[in-house]
Amino acid sequence: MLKYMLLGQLSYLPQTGYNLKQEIDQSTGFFWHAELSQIYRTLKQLEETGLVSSYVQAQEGRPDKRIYAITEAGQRALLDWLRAPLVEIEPVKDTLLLKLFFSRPLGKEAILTQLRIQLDLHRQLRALYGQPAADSIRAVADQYPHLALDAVLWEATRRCGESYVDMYIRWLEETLTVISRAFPDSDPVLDEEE
Amino acid sequence: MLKYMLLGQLSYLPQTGYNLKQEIDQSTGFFWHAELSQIYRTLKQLEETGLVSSYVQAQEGRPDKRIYAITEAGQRALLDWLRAPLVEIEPVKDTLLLKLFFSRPLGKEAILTQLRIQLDLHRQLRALYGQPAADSIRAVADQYPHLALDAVLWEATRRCGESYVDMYIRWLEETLTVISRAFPDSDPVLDEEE
DNA sequence: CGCACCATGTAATGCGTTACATGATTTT
DNA sequence: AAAATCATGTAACGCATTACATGGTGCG
Repeated sequence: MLKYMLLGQLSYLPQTGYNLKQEIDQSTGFFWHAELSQIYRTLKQLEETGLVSSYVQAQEGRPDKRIYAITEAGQRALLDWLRAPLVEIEPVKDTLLLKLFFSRPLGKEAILTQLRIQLDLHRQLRALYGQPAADSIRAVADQYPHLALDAVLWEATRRCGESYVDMYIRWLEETLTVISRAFPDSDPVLDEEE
Repeated sequence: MLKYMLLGQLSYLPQTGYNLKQEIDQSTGFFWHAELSQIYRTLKQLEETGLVSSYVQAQEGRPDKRIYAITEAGQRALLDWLRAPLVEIEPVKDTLLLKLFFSRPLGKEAILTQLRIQLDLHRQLRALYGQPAADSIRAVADQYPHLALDAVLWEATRRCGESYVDMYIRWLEETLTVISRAFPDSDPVLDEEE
């Protein structure tokens, strides 16, 4: 998948691996992320299979950089992937839910603490998904009119991220209440050791 | 992670790998899933590290089965994991959003079709997350009163899944509208090949 | 007759993370 | 003086998927 993310980003502009990482963190990072080391490896593979090409640009006072560009084969591969519709639902993996599911032995307080930590984190995240992100999409669209339609799609994905965090925050708040009502104050099974 | 999922399930009841797969698909499958082959391998590892133990039970007219049970060391490992609070947010990976982000070259109709397919799928999924799932949690809680508190947590995770699908459906509907308004009817860049 | 279910697993491969390694420049 | 940024990568490892292999029972 990362493969197509990189092809997609390169279809806008040739870039270095380092640079792609930053792009990704700021835009598509909401729904797809990757470590630098993996990005470099994937770029290498893409080059081996002829979907991207690269050249080294010397710089002064800074390390040389290798700039990748999408090839025609790469553009075809990207389009082919885009054209094949997704006919299943992504299975989700959520560690918090996994923990919560089995957390009864922890007892009330530990569970509530865990949920409060997550509530905090999600409220912080919420800030990133909101106005600033919307503004920066708008800014790009205003500056490059030929990207206006792309921007509609970017904005749609941003709103999905925003709705997701909003939903998660509401769920956390609600669950905090439910659990503090349902659980007794004493820890039920805790501390069998030492 | 699967490791803890299995320990968690086994902390309720000793079971076979085959059986665990079914349990997982029906309960925790909403937020964590695994293939059978991986379950078998993980169980083996868990046994090698002494967190579970197993014995083979012969059956008539059916293949023998290997029943796994959690050990004391396994219970400790599970509790240790539960006790360590999650202090980060799970990064999400969503292929649909990834595709959508780069889909402008597909043109209006192909994009709308893709979204409609997903809308269908999510509406089907929605049915699973609703009443039937809630009822079956309630049924277990009623039958085994000592699991009443566990059931509160199970229900919380179920509601999260439900809210998630609801949110996704609303977002898809909204996005369908936005795109059909913003995009022109003709396909902009499509079909450069053949 | 064929398919689904029960039940177990191996092998090959792919995807992704973490840790390691390097080294100059700019900011605090 | 220390930390962050720019810039690239390798190596080891772990987690997960897919395909393959086996074989009996029960149902339509």
